[in-house]
Amino acid sequence: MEYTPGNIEVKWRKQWVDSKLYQVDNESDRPKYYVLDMFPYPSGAGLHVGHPLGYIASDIYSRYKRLKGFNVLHPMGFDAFGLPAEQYALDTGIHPAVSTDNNITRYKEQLNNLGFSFDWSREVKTCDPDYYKWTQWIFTQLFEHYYDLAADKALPISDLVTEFEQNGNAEIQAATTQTEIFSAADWKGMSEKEQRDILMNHRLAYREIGYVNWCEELGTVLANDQVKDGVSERGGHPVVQKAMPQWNLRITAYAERMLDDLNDIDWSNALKTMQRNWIGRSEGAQLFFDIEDRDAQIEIYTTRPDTIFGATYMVLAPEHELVEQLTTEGQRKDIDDYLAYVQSRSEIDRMSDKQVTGAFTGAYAINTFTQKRVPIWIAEYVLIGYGTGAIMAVPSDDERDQRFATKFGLEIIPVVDKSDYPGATLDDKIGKIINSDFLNGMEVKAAIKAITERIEEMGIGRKQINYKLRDAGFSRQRYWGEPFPIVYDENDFAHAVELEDLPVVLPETDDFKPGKGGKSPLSRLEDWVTTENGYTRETDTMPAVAGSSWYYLRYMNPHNTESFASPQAINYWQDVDLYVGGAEHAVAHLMYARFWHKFLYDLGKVPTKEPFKKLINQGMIQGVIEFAYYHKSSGKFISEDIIDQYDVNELAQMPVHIDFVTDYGSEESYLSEEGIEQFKNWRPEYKNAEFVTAADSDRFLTKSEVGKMSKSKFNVINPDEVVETYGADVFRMYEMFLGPIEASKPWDIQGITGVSKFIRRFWDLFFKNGNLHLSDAKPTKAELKILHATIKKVGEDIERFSFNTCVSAFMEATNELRKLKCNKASILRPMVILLAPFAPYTTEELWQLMGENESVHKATFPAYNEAYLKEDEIEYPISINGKKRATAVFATDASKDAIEKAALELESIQKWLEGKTVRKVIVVPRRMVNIVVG
RNA sequence: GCCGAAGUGGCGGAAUUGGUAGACGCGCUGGAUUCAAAAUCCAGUUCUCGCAAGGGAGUGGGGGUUCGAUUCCCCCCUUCGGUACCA
Repeated sequence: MEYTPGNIEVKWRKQWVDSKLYQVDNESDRPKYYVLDMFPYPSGAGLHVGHPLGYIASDIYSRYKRLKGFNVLHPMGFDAFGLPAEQYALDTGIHPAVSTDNNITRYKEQLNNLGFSFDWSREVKTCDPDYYKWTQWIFTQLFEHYYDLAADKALPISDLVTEFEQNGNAEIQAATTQTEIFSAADWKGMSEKEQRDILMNHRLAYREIGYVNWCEELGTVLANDQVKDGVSERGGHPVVQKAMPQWNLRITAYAERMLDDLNDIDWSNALKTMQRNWIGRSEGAQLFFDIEDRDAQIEIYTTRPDTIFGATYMVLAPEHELVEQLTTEGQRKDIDDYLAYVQSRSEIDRMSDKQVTGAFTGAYAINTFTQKRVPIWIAEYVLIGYGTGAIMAVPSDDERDQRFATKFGLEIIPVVDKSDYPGATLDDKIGKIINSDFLNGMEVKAAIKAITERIEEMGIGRKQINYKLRDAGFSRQRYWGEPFPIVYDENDFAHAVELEDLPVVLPETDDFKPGKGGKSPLSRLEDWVTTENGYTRETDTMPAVAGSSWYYLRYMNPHNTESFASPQAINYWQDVDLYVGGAEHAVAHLMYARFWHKFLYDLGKVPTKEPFKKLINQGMIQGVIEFAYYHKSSGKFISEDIIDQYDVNELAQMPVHIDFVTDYGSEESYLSEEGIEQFKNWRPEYKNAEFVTAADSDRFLTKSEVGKMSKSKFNVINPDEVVETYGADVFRMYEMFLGPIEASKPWDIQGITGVSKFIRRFWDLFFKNGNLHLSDAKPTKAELKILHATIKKVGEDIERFSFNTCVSAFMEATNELRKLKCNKASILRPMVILLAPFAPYTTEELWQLMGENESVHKATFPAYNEAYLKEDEIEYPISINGKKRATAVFATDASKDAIEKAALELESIQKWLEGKTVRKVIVVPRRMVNIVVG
């Protein structure tokens, strides 16, 4: 019988759906195992060969776990809200819901072609009201809770109100921006607005006016991680700071727990480090300095209080609230000029040239320890958002302070002697303290402890832990996202929408243009904005990370209408055992998901502290990028995400010209007329696109390189074509065969013939002259050895996610069985099961041809028998001084002495021993022999 | 700059606890089959000296530990990823 993957795939795909093969119950006597893929954003470009890499790996692992007797949850869904669909709608008028739906259909088809064992009955889409009802509900819970630092968990706001009414806030330790202390009487005397403002300062989801990254071009606010080098990550548009009321999530309340619990999860070092850096914990001291002739103090934060005797000046961030008050008349002009300069500096300027700039306020602080007057400066190198927005500058032991002091001629007093540590840099926290009174002679570490204690005794400051992590701006001025479950009353007080009124459904419109003054398109829909009881709705929508922060929980019980998932379902599935996805989500998504999970844990809604026990980042399959692209009329680069929304033909027809630059061959080759011709031959689908030639292209430069596969880079290889030619099983195995799952590698179709050959050869073991031809004869020792060695190897390699070596093992076994002309059912039957996770279609077909009725995917993974792997004899390498000179075969149970004696007598060894003395002979049984001569 | 990961034939990669470096596959070379090609099959393929037998070198570079190092330690170089005035 000929191997026809196309027919086999169609047949089994239907059969698997009809028999609900991959549907999984929330009850089982089998142990549970939850394998999750990061769900995709369904872009218009469809899948390329890079996408499925992680899905294939997780599918193999899921199938393996099923064969091993686990009840495996392996779901899939779509991260369906997001900016690209909205941008596409603005350009084409096609509603995001429509384009998203089309894209999802396409994705599902492509995913199914690859034979993934997803339980589609559990599919979730973040844009589905039945789903985002619960995204909104979790938001209302964040709104109704505060973080209690004493209990170290989230508690209801109502508890806080009770406490305020009874005791004021003196006893409360909470994650808050509230600094003033008030009594119960104070509280009761406050206006409703004052009370509500204080409560807002405590909520885990809170509204605050703040500076946000405003992108005029996109008409929206961007998260910090969506801004790169002062321009938007999508599109590369300029971003400026703008004051707007924003919803924020108090993720900083969870900083410490997110840091601590990293120790308990099985993630890569690289990823954990990234998260640790992002959280950016630092220990130090926060303290006040008096200001000369002023009734004010400067509060600063430092990690090096031990160097306080070297603090010869102070620096405030330009935006610091004291700047106005401190500036003397004589310095007024300097300061105003400097503030104007800072205003004029865009983010890009700040990033690209870090100049040493600043201005003197004219005021002096008193260094409490030296009693010297130290000048107070402002400078842009001090950031308003970190610590207290003010520093004590120690130019002797801080590189930035040193540069600054040198430029402006400020005093430098050395306070740390590092002569005992040659090679130590300025930043290293080592050395002996000098010129510092009672700290003199102490090591840095001891001095930090001593001075911090002294500061606390003196009542001028305290030990303080700071984090780089910022609270998360959660408002987006867009249409295509979850509406906030928030309404405002006539006093503009925010109220959470009650559960029975959820979801707040995203209203219909066909006008997706940004609203006026940075408002979302929803603000135009007046009927929707005003509720029945006269309240006003929040018109911003949530960012894309909202829906992806908890989707793994919804899969556990996706159709529940009473809660986000039933307690029984959550209790059964617990958490994700294996999470597979790209490293590009290392920070944002994984931080939010961990934060939400911990919050739900505090509420008693989930049983585990962490959502994802083990995480694997699959590498990217890269393409060769041959050119740059930009929007010709605006002269701006086009965001790849946005281009990905478009069909190839649409792109070619676009009034926006896509221009190509490349150094394929040489820098000019595609820029010349000839080069463009060459390119069009290579990619005929772009024959209608307009190209620029070298003369027009002086403003952009890009070289060819290996990089991300993306439609915008015109280097996409579509898996459908590969599947068409070779079959899904070959495609799956080839992607695994390319290399370790975590490594990135360029796609090269050439090698696929090796895998294709392998599958055909494996298939051919079962047939003779086109007919099934299996033997019931007893297997030989050699055949059993091949089988059992493969069972052992494949089982162990799957466990350690080494799928590329599994494929090698299959090839080896097949080659050997072929040499032995093995057609014995007792060997081939377990081989089919072994191969089933990798090649689900082919093995299912062979399994049925062997007369089985149940699916091979319900079989049991075979066990290996060590007895079959035993060798009678082992070939030993024999080395002289570590260099292999001969090999010799000895019985497995030969004694060390016997091996040593025999090895020394070998003719091929003897000649190396002539005239030398044997000093030592090392025999490692079953491994090797090394003879040391001299 | 800082943090992290990595560097092995012409190419993708293997070597799981320090024990025969280069498994498996691609490519290439030669052969079989064919009118021919594709496909398929067989053999060879780290470099280098040599007709061969047999030497020499070899896992980014330099040192070290060890009977023995791709693997452990120190220094340096390169590439990729993250991050960037965080006091």
